[in-house]
Amino acid sequence: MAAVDLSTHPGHLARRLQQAHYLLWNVMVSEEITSPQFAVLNTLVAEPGLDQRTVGERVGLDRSTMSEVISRLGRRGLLDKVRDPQDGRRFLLRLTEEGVRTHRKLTVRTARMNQVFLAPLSEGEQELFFELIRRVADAAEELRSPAEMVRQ
Amino acid sequence: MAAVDLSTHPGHLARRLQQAHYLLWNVMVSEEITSPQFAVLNTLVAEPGLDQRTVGERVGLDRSTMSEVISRLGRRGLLDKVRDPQDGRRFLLRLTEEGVRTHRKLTVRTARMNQVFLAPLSEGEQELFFELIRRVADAAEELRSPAEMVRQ
DNA sequence: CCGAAATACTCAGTGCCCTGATTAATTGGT
DNA sequence: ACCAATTAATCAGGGCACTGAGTATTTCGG
Repeated sequence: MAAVDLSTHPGHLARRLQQAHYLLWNVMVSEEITSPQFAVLNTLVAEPGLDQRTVGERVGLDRSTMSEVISRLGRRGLLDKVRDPQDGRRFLLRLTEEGVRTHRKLTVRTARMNQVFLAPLSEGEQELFFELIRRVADAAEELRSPAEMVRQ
Repeated sequence: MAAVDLSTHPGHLARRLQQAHYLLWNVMVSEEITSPQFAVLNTLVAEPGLDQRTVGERVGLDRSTMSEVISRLGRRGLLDKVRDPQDGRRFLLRLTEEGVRTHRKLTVRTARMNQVFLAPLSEGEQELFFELIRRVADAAEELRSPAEMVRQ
């Protein structure tokens, strides 16, 4: 008695959604490159030479996880990591040709996968789906970093 | 060039949503008990004496993860694990008094947390949020276990 | 100019999550 | 009554995610 209905718990739903996505990704996109790894490649295609911290900020990976992900992508020859001559604390990241090729190949497959994944929703519902999740996630991230008040 | 917009990728959104949830959970609910652990406790409050595999099915945890989660909850004295006298392969799970108390305490806090988490959405939008995620996740799980045809 | 504070990254430790292999117990066909 | 297939759980191994501590480098106040 007194058990709750988990299907109205956003955390539980988020976890199930991610699991479902993980499985489909493995089947339809890649068993080598994971979705977070793809996010990193994608960021570096748009902005080559970014440092590790900034990439992590863009894709939503913390410093530690970023460090691991980068080292895996580097080991596979998909990106190069060079110490910033301007600031010796930073490492600058840049995709290799192989990295760019891999990104291109996966872009096509992820598009196909997203279609299958979202097929149960109409187009209008898909827009809504994105918007609602984005609003909840953004607001929660806001709670975390208390506004970072504009100085001045 | 040719980079895609991750904010229309459901996998990326799902990951961000879960991360946001994880952080808020730690602040507002518990640093000891995680959300998947709570899901297990919740299932066993409703159905004491369930075996490990079935609990995993109910909450969406695979056999391996289940094994780990159960061992952690057992170590903390929140549940007991007894070999099924009817079928020696199974372990039957049952909350201890401490486990029931913990579940009760967390139920209150998760309710509060869910309110804060979902605050950016109106009530109608919250319903929609649940429904859309549920439909996508259910459909993807369907893809995985090909229908398990009713054996007539 | 020098030492304290801030910043970028790494490492150790914990937990979730999956697959494939292994072990123990049960079931089912002959 | 037996042996093969199935089933429940564990283990090994890889990856994501967080915190707190440690290292190296830069910045900034006096």
